[in-house]
Amino acid sequence: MKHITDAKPSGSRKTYHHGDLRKVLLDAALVEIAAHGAQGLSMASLARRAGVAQSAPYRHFSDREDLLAAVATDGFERFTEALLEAASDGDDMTALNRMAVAYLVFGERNVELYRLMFASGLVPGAAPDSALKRAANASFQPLLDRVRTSGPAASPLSAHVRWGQLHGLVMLKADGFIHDPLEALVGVLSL
Amino acid sequence: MKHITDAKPSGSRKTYHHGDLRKVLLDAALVEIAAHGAQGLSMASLARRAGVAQSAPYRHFSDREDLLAAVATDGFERFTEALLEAASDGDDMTALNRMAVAYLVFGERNVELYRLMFASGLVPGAAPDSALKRAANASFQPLLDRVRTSGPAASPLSAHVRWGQLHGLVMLKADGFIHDPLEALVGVLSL
DNA sequence: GCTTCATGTGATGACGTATAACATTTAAGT
DNA sequence: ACTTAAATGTTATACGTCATCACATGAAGC
Repeated sequence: MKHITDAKPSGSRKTYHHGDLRKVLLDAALVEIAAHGAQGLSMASLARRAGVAQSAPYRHFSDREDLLAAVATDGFERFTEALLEAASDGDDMTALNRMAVAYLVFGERNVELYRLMFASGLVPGAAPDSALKRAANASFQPLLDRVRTSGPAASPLSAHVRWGQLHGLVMLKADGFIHDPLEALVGVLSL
Repeated sequence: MKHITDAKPSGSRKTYHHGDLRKVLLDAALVEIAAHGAQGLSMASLARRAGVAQSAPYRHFSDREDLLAAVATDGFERFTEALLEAASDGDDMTALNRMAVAYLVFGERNVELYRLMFASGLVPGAAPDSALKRAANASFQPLLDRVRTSGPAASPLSAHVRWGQLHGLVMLKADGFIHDPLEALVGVLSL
């Protein structure tokens, strides 16, 4: 058994090298996560979907968690954008209310991604100076700050309580305990 | 290869039959979940811990999810008890406030179990008349009812908002986004 | 051209889920 | 009591996934 390797591109790809496998994998991961949740995502299926060998993804991500962290980081960046845009987008509501709505909408539209970001244990496990942790902090710091400076109760604790309210609604909805669209609840929020 | 089976108890057990494997498995599962979360629980490790063959647990639970559902069902029953006891346990706070505190305390003390119960997708996937679903409903119905009848805003929506607040705080704490003990936040709650 | 590095390949091992065929007790029926 | 069925163990096995290995190929710099 001479360890014969007869390497040739397994798929119908023309070039041996893929082009931009990393990006392809991340995109595929996003789709897969939206469809079946981060739990259901496997490196192997991603590789199949991209038409490469099972081991290829490990050239770009040290392990499964590393890939998920990259997806989550992207998610936090998109989330930050959505929040900041809402804050500066003037209509009749207060900036805080607009951010709250944007928060709920993002959560509702990206259920599984949101779950990965906030309820997968990825962030607390990450290194304090990792890209993930920085993106995560950048995400909710503006929200917390805005709560602190605009509310009547300016305690740092109360900011967490407001945040908890939004987070709880998104999660309850994500897990099937709330059926109504969350925007319907905005009027009842105590912000 | 004659499919010789030389069956004898693999561990140091005396009897071929185990006694009450089902209960032992559930207890072990609870410990394992508390320690490493439901994600980290494997049928195989439970079997090892109980000193039986890997396939033995499948005599008592059709699959992994079935076992987790049983654990979650137990969890909901304990949770219901805690809430109801708090509601009827008179001190100076309102019944609703006492239930809120009990809710937070249960969540804080049983982080991973709580996550399994409310954020694992087990309940929405369960059959409408399953034990799990009934236990789950029995858990939060009292809370929702109490909110509806005792608050100033009696909308059915606002009950979900209050619930969301509690749920959000427990989950944020569970996922490392809040570090303070939740009881410290009770005063700031808008119930 | 030649070397070097990044990136792709097949093979492999450790593990987990789940099922199948077989073994041993316990319980039930007569 | 004897026979048989049901419950609950056992080993063996198929398959999937994660992760790592040695090796192959192509691209980039010298």
